[in-house]
Amino acid sequence: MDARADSKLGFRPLYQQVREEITRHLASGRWQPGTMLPSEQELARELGVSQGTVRKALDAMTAERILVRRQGRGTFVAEYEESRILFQFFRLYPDSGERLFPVSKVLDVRSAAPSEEEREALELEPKAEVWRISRLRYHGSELIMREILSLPVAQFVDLGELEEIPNNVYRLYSQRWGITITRISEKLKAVAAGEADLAELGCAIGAPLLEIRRVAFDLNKRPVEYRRSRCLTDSMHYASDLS
Amino acid sequence: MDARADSKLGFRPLYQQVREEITRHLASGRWQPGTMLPSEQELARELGVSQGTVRKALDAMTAERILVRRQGRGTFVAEYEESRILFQFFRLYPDSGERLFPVSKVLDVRSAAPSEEEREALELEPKAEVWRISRLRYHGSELIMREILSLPVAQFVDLGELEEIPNNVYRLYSQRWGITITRISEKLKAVAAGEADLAELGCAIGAPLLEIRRVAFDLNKRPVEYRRSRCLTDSMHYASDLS
DNA sequence: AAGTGGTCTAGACCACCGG
DNA sequence: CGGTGGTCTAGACCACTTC
Repeated sequence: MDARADSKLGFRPLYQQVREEITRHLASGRWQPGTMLPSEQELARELGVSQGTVRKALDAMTAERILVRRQGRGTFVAEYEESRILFQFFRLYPDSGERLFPVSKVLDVRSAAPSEEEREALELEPKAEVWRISRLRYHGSELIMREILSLPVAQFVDLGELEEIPNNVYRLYSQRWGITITRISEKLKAVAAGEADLAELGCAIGAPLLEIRRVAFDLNKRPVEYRRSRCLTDSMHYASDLS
Repeated sequence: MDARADSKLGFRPLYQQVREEITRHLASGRWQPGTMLPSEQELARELGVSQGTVRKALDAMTAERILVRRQGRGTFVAEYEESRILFQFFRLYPDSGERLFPVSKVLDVRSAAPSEEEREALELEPKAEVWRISRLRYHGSELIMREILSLPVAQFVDLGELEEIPNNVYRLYSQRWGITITRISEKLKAVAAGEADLAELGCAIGAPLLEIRRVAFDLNKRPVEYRRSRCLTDSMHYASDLS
């Protein structure tokens, strides 16, 4: 690994290059979620840099929750266990405090030509298609939201042939297509319930709902999932911590 | 600075202790927002640790935006410029994209006995009092929200005697009372507009509003501001990025 | 040129985990 | 016990800013 490509222009730190090299291995599937990486010493030898440089790269990826480090055991590729999804990606909490991973009930799965909104969010080619998964979600027995997930057909091949869409879709993306979600961007609005909300959520027309539009990005920072959710927030809230 | 207080129990890394020492200097007012800290070498000498250890502490505080580092110039105590507030603490964006620091119009300032909600959020003593600041906020000429700020009288002495409450209150907290806001926790719900919303926002009764309940924390992680906002989100949205 | 933070190295030792 | 990550050190050199 070159220490310096050029002295002034386009200078990129070594640990960044190490980071990219590791990311390539992750994206190629050489290191699957749950597996242990080689030790710092070993990686340093392999890449021809010092252990401290490898450490800096690993620390950065740990901060972004792509890796998990456990003292005395090793460095692992992060998995999509329920608890991680719950704490990292799911921001809806019951007011009472106790948390559950919400259960899903799939209503419909089909492919279609994308709307303008979907095309823009997913940065799709003109003639690309999308899958649309429509589902309801429950917190225990209480219905809390309805949502529609949009996924590019090109990346999620044969999704329509699945017998069942599991509750934890990010684990599915990872296991079946090798797609790793690392970042999420959400936009929230308060909206009035319409006909469709009445039909699926059973709330009154005009009732206030929290609408969440989510775009999820993979390891290469490309958008791979677009999701529109409408939530009943009588006994739930969306938590956001800024620091 | 002791390298090791005890070998097994209550072990705390040196860089954590350095961090706490620096935080104490910030809280004491020795280093005001905007001032430059001593160089890494100098701090290392002062504290009797290596430069690398000081660096690790400074890096952590930079990640939390308490400090700002500028290569070739020095390390500075972060200030509350409009731009920082806008990007770090204010998550309401116009759908169109361009951003402005919202203008405020104060309606009322008075002290009162806290409600149960305020007492809990601010962790107040039984007989403590709070200031309540009621204001409207505009994005350009467009009214976007109404909010009530609650502040402990004990910490914000003589707030009632101010001639004017400025737009950027976090800078005021810092300059007048030496209170530094470092973290914010928000809870969001969709609610239906009531009588008060009709009167102040001019929206119809029952119209959907985004309600934000914010608690702001100081350097010592103590809650110092509680804020309830109700926002019109027809042409605005709340942005949340998770990674 | 002098001073700052940023990167990189090499090596020592500590805390933690598992067999 | 051996292996892993976590901390700490000392020193070299690079990049950026200011004078």
